[in-house]
Amino acid sequence: MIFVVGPTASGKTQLAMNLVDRFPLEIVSVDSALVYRSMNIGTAKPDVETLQKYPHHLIDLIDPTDSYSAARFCADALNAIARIGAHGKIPLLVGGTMLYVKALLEGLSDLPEADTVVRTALAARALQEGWPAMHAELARIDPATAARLKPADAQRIQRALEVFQLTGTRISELQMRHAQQHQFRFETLKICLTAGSRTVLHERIAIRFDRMLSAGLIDEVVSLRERYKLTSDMPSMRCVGYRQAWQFLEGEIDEASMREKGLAATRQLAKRQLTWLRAMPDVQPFDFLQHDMTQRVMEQVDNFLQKT
RNA sequence: GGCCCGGUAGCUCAGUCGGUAGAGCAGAGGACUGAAAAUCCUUGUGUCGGUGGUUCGAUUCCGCCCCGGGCCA
Repeated sequence: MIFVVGPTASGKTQLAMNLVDRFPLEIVSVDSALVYRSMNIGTAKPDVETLQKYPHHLIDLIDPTDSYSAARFCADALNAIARIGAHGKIPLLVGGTMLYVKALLEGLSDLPEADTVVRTALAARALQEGWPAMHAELARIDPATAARLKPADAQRIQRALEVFQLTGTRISELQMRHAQQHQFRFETLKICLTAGSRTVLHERIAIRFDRMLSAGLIDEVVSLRERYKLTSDMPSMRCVGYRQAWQFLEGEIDEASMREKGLAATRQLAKRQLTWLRAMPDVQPFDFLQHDMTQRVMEQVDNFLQKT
């Protein structure tokens, strides 16, 4: 199995299509935003014709009112991998959601899935008492987890309390139990597209974002709001670009500020992705600026396929 | 040409009744287990436009000059 990872706007999709042209591969998307139906422009989803020619697994899985998760991704991805293998092809996992890559490679602990009722109750209490108070409560239940979380890290404090309520066991204990159990049994080649210079990547991000705006990102959000019962705190509407378009439509920011904030958010995203990539073991880095990059990747892939 | 208002961090601007300065945004570094395009943490020395004067001391007051904007000729 082959991975193509890299920050946003590094050209992963293009490279993946080049590889599919030449090798018996099938694409599996590793992207937390492409799973949403009807969110096409802001997620830089390939168009219909492209998807017909280069079928992608794990795209358009849920409505923007729903939420996905790393665990669901693992299950879906393993499923897709099995199906691809069944008809004699090799999976090509392409994307920038590094938590999903990590979860697939290293596995997740055996934790309960998100529970809306529990989460709503915890959020309501937090609104009253504040997250530092919730953090203090976590410190009484699970000192180890509380120690590694900041009192303002709402999302993680909520999750830790949720897991304890659902199972009666500390999340730190559950995580420890299953830490070493997972073993990913596939031979993998990990190709990482990197930007030699951050400035160049930032320029590409700006070009791509402006292209999204002129392609009608705002209109897309308008029609999403008409078609679905969306709120600004849903994961889909917190996606880069969609969040800023939402704020613009609410009149909270003007058009110039929307562009600026959208660009900044995309750059921050790329930066976080690069942090993950630096920490990932056994990756083959390729600078997307090098002219013979595609050729060199092809050689690597060819080599890898010969061996396995 | 005359008058007025500006020139302070990459950007937008505070501020110093004279003791060499700080916010927001941007940028950088980091954490990360069912929301991850999420959530959170850390990080601000810059000829305070230039130059002369007053002063123990000027980014701050005064003169002149440069640059931008406006009004009047």
